[in-house]
Amino acid sequence: MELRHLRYFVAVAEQRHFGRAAERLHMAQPPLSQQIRQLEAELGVTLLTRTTRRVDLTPAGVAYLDDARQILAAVDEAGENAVRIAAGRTGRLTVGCVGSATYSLLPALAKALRSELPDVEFGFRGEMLSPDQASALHDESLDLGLLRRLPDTSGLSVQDVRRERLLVALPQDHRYADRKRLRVADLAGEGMIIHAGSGRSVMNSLIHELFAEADLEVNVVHEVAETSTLVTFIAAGLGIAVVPEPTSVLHVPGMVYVPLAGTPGVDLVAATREGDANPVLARALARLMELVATP
Amino acid sequence: MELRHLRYFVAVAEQRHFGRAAERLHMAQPPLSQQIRQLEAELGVTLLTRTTRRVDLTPAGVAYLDDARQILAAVDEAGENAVRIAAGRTGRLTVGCVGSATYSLLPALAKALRSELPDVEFGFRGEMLSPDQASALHDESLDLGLLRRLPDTSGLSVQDVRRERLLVALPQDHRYADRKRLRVADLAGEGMIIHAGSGRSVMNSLIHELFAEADLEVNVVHEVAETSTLVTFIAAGLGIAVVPEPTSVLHVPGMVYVPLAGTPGVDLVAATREGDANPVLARALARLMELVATP
DNA sequence: TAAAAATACTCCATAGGTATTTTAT
DNA sequence: ATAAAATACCTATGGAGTATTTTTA
Repeated sequence: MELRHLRYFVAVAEQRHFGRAAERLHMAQPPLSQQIRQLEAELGVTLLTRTTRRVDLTPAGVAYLDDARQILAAVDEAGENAVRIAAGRTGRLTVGCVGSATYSLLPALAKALRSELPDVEFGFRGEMLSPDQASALHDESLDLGLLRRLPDTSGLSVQDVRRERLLVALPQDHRYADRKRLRVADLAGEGMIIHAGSGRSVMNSLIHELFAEADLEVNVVHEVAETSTLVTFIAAGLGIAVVPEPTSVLHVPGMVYVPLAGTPGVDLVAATREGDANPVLARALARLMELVATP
Repeated sequence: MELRHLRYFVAVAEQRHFGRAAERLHMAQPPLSQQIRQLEAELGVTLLTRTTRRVDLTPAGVAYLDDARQILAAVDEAGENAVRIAAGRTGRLTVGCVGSATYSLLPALAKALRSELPDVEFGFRGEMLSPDQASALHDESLDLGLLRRLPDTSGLSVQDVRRERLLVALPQDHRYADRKRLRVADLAGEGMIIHAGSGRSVMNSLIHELFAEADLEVNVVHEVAETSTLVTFIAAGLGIAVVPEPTSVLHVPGMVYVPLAGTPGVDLVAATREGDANPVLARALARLMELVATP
């Protein structure tokens, strides 16, 4: 049984005439008759009653015509669907993002992707810690991660997105609030607010390193889960924090940002599963790089 | 594009190995590779990424595998469905019936058919006048009619089912109630209850003929639409009626049936559309003839 | 280097064509 | 008598086989 049989049967059933059906199929009548007989033999069912004056469908033929049409349509649709997926116009993509980019880069990317690829099902998960994104990439609950450089990136393909400078977030009435810039040494003894899940946050590790280099201890006064909480805590005067520059899009009354000089900043990178052939991924990455190139 | 391409693709996608897939398909590996390439070329899409160590599905391939499986299953199912229909195990059949057989033969037939052919959708319509059944057969709202002989049966195929004797239905307190039999002449002047839609009822015409032969007039006192109404009217003493014998299964207190002698009775016939190939029809007719043969 | 897919070619099965016969109206 | 499907037979496309090369892990 081949699709040929279904195509031929549909033609004969629609034309109710072997000769005209053969014409429509650009073939001669005898091979058409043969193929129809072959189909009936294989099914073990008479689909058409033919006399020299009439060709009619049996009840089984009526049902089979309906099914054959649906099958042929399904074959076409399957092909078109595959093309759409290959072109990255249909599909699924879940993007993860660290806290600092959750409020600026992630929404911009979401907007760009949704307008460019309306038929793709996107998922966006902000405020994810970098190692959590790495494992989410491995277990395929994430396809693209916007995260910090990690020591172990086996199985992942990583590329630079941008370097983010560091800022110190301060209450407006803090003694450093009017400074043009600060150095790590200035932060000695300050009550720091850091991210919860300390061991897994790359920013936390970086802050500890910077303090260690300056022979300082980090005086942690609060741990918070989200960046939005962090800034409200600072505005309330509960402490200060070192944050990547994009966090500064979060404006809260009673809080100021002052650049932290003497540090190289921190890299934001894009990570994907090595060898992930999802064509939507390529488009999303291209769009991401465009976004960071034109600020 | 042929089903072969789908079958081969499914095999390779499931085995993730051209060699093993070829083995499973009882063919050599090179032609299998060729057919897969042909499929990809026709679709314009890469479905599989192959290295010498790994065969993997692209995202388009994943979707196409799913569709291909469904299409192949649909092809099988379409064939099986056609076989079921051809065997008369699946399908649709609507049976019509005149009033007198509505309460005995029709339910017996319904019971027999439903148990024999559980997957057939049956429709049963009782209390139908014979000419209405004939037109219902023509417009295909009926497939099998249990009716009286009609003058015009063009386009219909008719066969005898049984001959039904005639009875006179009387109130219990009627002066004829204890008679063993009656003759048409005895009914002179009696108030008769007949079927409504007088022109279209074959029983009505027969009663008029019988009275005319005996040089009598029919004294109509009531017209009713249904046999069940007829018997309640008679039990209430509103008149008498001539009915076919099967009507006597309707027992109502206060009413008796007395045979009407000197008449040949009336034929019940089965009518179908000429050339109706519905296999369920053949089964239903066979079952019907069995039923009337073993009373 | 070894396993597996791709290539190159050969062959034959069968889809499709041509000529003719059969059949039903 | 005629239109149309079936039959008989032939042709040739292309699906499948064998031998070999290429590729990559």
